[in-house]
Amino acid sequence: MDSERLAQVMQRAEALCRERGVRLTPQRRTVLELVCEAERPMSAYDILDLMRASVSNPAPPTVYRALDFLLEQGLVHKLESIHAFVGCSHPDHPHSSQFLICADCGDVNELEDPAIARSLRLAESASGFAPKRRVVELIGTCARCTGKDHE
Amino acid sequence: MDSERLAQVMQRAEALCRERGVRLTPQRRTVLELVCEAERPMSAYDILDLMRASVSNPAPPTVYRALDFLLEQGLVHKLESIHAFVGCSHPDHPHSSQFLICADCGDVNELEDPAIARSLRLAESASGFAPKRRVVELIGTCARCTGKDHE
DNA sequence: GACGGTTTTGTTATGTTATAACACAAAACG
DNA sequence: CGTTTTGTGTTATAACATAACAAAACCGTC
Ligand SMILES: [Zn+2]
Ligand SMILES: [Zn+2]
Ligand SMILES: [Zn+2]
Ligand SMILES: [Zn+2]
Repeated sequence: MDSERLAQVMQRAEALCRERGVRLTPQRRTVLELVCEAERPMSAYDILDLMRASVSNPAPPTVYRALDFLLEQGLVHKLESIHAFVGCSHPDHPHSSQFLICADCGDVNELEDPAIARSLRLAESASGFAPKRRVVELIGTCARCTGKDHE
Repeated sequence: MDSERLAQVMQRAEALCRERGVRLTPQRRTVLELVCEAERPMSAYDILDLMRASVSNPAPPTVYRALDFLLEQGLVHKLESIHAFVGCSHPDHPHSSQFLICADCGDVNELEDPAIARSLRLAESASGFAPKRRVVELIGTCARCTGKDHE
């Protein structure tokens, strides 16, 4: 994410938190920035390492607490299959999205596919299941990396 | 899973492995039995604990190696969102299924929903994404537990 | 049935991810 | 202000997973 886009995201996050009456503290802000600046999904300990630049001797709970907050607010997502975190591409509205995770280059694409959402909702209601959270992660090779194979 | 059903599953697993020319060794067999006997998803360390009954002083690699084999053969599935393993409900054919995981009672239901599969495939091909593995886990409250709420 | 390659297992150690618990500080609110 | 709530610092530990290498078991061939 370039610095311009990052600024937008941070501004949007500030606004959202203000609206919701929750506090985007400096630490939470830092973690959100680090996650969004990163080109790739970041593990909690990756983030922890980066925090050493701005925080003295941070410990795991520091970063996990910030991540918990950001997850609750829908500002970041956790990729369960790779134990890593990414900034949300469109935090404005609540959503459960889908992730295309390239096992080759590590790139992640967040989708909000209505057809997938619909089919999931149908299956849930057919089972009488009340979802709280949806994890949809497709792991494979992205278009760019598939192209590279042919070179 | 009752003992009759377990026997069926084990027999089916034996047959599948024979067909494929891979070895369902005693350890792998034990792990598969333990996973299938369990009412709930089992963590690797849960399995490890149970193995102490039949194996002397088993170590983590023992159980992880067996699980890796069983995952490759499609005899068990890993639930990424809860770091646990379940026996496959229908190992006969290769498939990527969906899981309804009750956060309340821990029960897991494995679906093979064609509409979900279709919508995922569509999204993948629209993105030029070549999937290797699909993780679809819906976490919430099952029908039974929802019913209990009303009592 | 001895040989040699391959696969599986045993064992020790370590790496990685995540949380518990409790003391302290800062902010919110009357 | 004083009180309550919320956030942070710190230490320790729990939970999940793999690396590395030696020993054993298996499998095809001679
Ligand atoms: Zn999002
Ligand atoms: Zn790629
Ligand atoms: Zn299955
Ligand atoms: Zn339930």
